[in-house]
Amino acid sequence: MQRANDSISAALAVIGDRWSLLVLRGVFRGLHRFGELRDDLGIASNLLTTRLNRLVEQGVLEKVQYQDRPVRFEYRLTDAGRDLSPVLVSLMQWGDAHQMSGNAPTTLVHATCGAPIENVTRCTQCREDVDATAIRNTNDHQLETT
Amino acid sequence: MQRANDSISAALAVIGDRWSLLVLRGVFRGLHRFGELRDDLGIASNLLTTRLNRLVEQGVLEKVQYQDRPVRFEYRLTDAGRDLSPVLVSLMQWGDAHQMSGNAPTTLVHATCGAPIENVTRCTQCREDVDATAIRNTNDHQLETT
DNA sequence: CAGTATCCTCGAGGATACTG
DNA sequence: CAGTATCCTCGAGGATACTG
Repeated sequence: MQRANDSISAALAVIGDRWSLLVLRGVFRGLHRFGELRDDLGIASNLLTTRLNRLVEQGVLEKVQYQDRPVRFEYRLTDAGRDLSPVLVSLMQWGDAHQMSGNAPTTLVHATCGAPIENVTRCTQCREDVDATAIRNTNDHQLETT
Repeated sequence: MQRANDSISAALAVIGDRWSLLVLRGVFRGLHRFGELRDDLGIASNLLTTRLNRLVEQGVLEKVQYQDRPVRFEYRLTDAGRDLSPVLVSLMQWGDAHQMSGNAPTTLVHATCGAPIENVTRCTQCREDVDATAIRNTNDHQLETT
């Protein structure tokens, strides 16, 4: 993409194509093997190969051998991959609210409580939830000009 | 896309192309006019036209007239558009952490505190932050089969 | 200034056959 | 089963000129 001096474009350069987030969604849901992902997504196998390799290169997924004759690998989230969870959750939350008119086909719940989870933006200082209108953008220029 | 019976694909069908999220990022940052967005993004004008029209159709942006001779419109976020804020914030947070090796080029702050904000996933019941590994997926089948 | 109209390119995505 | 190899299509994206 252009202007990679921005974290959003940088993130989109990694997962901003038509399949990557869907592949990751599958892995988050417990699909780790090539065939499982291919069948679930209905993606052409050659494409799945390139997507997986790319995500591995980018450090989002890693190949873990699960069998040795023949040698077979499965795909697991790295820490960086797991950190993409909020992206998927926020996307799903938005889709639920605005594309499914509130009828969520699936709900994400807290493993220990069983209660639904939500994605929010919060202030690190006052700990209050921050509305989109209360967000400001600060250039960290000082760091460079000092 | 395929399988639109999923909120993530549904969301991606609206903003999952190469430009939409970047356009929205611009609007969030205060760029509301055609020329501002075009210059900031370096996007071809015909493409910007189709992206903006599409986002308006999808109910994410709305045209607001700001001048009448000649008639000129600017683009504003609707409520649905504003609800995409967590997607942008989580994407930026991930880009900062994993693509900029922690050196955020820009920081989002809370308007009232001035302190940095963060995007988290939280349990609606116990109010604790929920780690990606503590998220479970529940099919809401009961609703349909009843 | 905020687009619209045209035309073109290129590569992501897809279908299909094949292999250790 | 987990890919690789080939070939093809089509449309998103882009460049450029034009207009009220």
